[in-house]
Amino acid sequence: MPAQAKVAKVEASTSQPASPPLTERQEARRRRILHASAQLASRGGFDAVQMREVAESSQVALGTLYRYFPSKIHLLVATMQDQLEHMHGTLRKKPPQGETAAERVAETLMRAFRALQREPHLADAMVRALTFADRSVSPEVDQVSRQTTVIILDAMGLENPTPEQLSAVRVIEHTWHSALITWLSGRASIAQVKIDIETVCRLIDLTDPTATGKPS
Amino acid sequence: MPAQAKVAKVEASTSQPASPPLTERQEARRRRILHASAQLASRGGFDAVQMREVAESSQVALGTLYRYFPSKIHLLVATMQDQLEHMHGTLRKKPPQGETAAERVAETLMRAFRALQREPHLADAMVRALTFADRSVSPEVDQVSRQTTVIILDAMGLENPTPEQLSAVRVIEHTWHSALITWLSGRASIAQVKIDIETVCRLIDLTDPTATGKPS
DNA sequence: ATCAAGTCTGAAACTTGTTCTAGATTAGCG
DNA sequence: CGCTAATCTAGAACAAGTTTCAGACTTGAT
Repeated sequence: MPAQAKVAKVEASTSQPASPPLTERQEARRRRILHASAQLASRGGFDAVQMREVAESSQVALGTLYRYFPSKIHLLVATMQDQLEHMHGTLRKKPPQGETAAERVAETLMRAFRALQREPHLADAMVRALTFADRSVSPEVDQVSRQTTVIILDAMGLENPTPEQLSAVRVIEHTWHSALITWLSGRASIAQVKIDIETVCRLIDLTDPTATGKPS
Repeated sequence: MPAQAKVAKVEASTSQPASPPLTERQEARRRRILHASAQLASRGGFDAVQMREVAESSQVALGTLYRYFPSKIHLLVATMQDQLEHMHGTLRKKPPQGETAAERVAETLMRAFRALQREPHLADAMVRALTFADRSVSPEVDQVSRQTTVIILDAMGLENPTPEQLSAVRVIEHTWHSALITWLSGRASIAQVKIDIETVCRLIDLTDPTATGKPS
């Protein structure tokens, strides 16, 4: 186990309030916890992430784990934030090829989807936590949502989205989450998820102010 | 998860396999349970639906409760089925007024949304259960999904939807569920939910084979 | 180096979903 | 009616998330 965290100071690359700055050892603990969480999740999904096991795996007392992440849901949402950052970096490297914004967004989401397919259990744990989260986790869930929005807007290649476009993006995110859930719970095939994503992405063209009603 | 009793599954008015027919007392027990579930949920949402309390409220032993509904999630999803049937009946009575299919669907969903607003805690419990459900609840969740589809197709006034239209309907359902969640967890306003629903409903016009690209 | 405040640890306790058991009731049938 | 299998009941027991607590360890400032 690589238990080495060098950790520059500073908080995550994305804007975060960051309450009290963490010491180096604390940052290391935090990383160990997130790593253990992702690892256990990869093995057996949501249920396999047991707080006692996470604590043991990351060599931290149970109470400490709860000091860092006030609930299992918080922990998994944080794990998702972590993975999303990763993915955003990866996606940035090879921008999508599509002609239209709709195609590029669909391509990006399908790429993300394929990444999730490689670790379906991990995906299960993260997505279930995300949708199960109650108000007490709103800030964290919102952060995930913002990050997703950024990824989609990136794929669209937009600087100044109109309110209409933002609504379309929200709808795309809704579809993305919900389609993921139906796939994870075995109620929809991969092909169906693909179709749904492509379908919803058509909304983008519909709200594109530069194109004047392009018939399909 | 092991163990499955050969329990009863009831036949809702809508098509269902329905294992063994229930006796009258059993049917009554089942109703008491669902009633208690909805009542507790209305009070305090998902967390307030505690299996021991449901059992007590419905005058049934805990073991019996589990024989009827193999988990809390099953119970809440069944509660949702129940409420949905109710709502479908109500909606049928006053069909939506809109000119276009998109308008009628949006109107119908907003009407449903307002009904949920009247019992936000109940909505919370049902929707959280629905999205948290794992594979073991797939049949039941699927049933809810089918029922929702029927409601939407009803509003569209369609007999023979094309595959494209079915996909649009699925996307609308995705948006509906997910928007509901963001509202329930306080991350989106009612106004925003309305906008998102109206936005996604535009997909319907986009897939309407009888209209040839009506610009808004 | 020292002290106060804040953190971390290990362990036990508490909560609520779920399972199990032994005995009472009920339903269907001859 | 009387029997047998299925169902129901009360209650204990178990599992995993969460809380709590006393004591050991770190940290930051003096």
